[in-house]
Amino acid sequence: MADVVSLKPARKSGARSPGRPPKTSRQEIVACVVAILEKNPQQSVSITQIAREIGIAPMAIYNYFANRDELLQTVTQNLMEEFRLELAEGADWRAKITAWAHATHRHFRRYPHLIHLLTWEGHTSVAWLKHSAIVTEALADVGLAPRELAPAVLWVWSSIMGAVNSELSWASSHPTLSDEDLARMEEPLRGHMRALRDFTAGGGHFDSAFQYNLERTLDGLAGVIAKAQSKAV
Amino acid sequence: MADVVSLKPARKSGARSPGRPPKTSRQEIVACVVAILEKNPQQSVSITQIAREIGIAPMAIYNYFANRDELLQTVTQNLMEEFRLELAEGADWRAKITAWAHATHRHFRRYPHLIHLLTWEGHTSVAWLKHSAIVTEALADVGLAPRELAPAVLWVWSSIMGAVNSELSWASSHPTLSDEDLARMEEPLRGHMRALRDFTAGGGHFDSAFQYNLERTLDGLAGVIAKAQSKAV
DNA sequence: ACCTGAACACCGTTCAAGT
DNA sequence: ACCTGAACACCGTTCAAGT
Repeated sequence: MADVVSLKPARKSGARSPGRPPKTSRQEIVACVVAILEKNPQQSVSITQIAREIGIAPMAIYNYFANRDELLQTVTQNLMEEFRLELAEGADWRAKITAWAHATHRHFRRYPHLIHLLTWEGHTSVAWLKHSAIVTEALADVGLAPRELAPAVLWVWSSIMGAVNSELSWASSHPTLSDEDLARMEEPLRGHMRALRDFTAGGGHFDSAFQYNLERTLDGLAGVIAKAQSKAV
Repeated sequence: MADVVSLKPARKSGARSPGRPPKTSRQEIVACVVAILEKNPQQSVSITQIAREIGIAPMAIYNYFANRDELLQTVTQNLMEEFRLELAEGADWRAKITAWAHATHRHFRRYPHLIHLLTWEGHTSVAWLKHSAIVTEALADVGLAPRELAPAVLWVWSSIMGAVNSELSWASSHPTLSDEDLARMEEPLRGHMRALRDFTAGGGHFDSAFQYNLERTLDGLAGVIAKAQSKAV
């Protein structure tokens, strides 16, 4: 479990702890939310649910967080702290972006709810930017000028996040295309869609699809880099 | 307004309309949801809210839809019916995919909530597959074998949807990176992130970023196609 | 200093009663 | 055939009272 970030200022030392003793803490609450998210990744978390789990009144949580939004923000940051990136010394841009992509993939697979928090509830965290800065670094080092750098970085981000996103949403609602659906389609379309369905039904499909997406992303980058370097010379 | 799909079977003609006269209809309810989505795209729609708008009791809606999920499913299909794709005669694969990508972009920009419904609530509609089949068609015509076709199609979908998705989530929560956030970063990172922020703050940024993403996607496809064709010869 | 219960304004949904 | 109100089990949040 990672440390809990952005704690309330600690109690002034020397003070004689007046008043009622606490039954919980920011740490416990955040840990409880993480546990709930790991147990059922598809649902969202309610204050009531957390309180029930800890064994306190829902209102007690408001002593530690201003509201549900601040709590989720803290959880988001906390989960991002667990993001780990192993990088060999002297890795080139391909190795850096590959390592980042796989780490991202692993991380969001582990906490599917996190992409929801990041993408939909506006909690784009500074922690995420920090961990994803490796992409910027890799492309800056290889010679992309500032004006070329920004769109390239944004493209890599949206491309890899798009791959993660489509995997997760596909995984959470997979039996999407029924035989009846197929039967209602006309022929050139039906054959293609059946092939698509069979392909995605295969075991290990997600890994190979992610790998494919990553390779196309790297291909695209190689083109951009080659063009930039030939211009610079 | 598009026709409303999947209506209840019409009342048997000749029957003398016994019982209480209806105050609303599937069409009106769906139209009301669409109107609410167009007014405030970021929030989700409640049964209570719809009923208030139409001027009926919330429970009346349950005469027309089994539950909230079925209502949203119908709305999703309905919005997809409005998807329009203009395609010149004899367009090549680039033109087809470009037209599809721009139509997709336009459509989700108009109904930002739709991507949420499609991606997150598991309502991947047959209508979406039908409209997106143009990608499959374009790549099949250009000579990709079935085994190469499926991953390529999925890649194009996730790549373009990723671009749309990141635009929408960025747009809905833009002042993400404050000066204080920047101040807390260390130097190589801070410079890059400031450049990124300034880039995304520029007017017309979204359009040029989308265009950039589309071009990289086409570049990647060109590589795949060239490889497949050289293998076939 | 922290916890609690009552209260408010919301949800989706079931059921029985009305027209 | 369709609508309604009461009721249930949920939400997040404010406020005043307790320890």
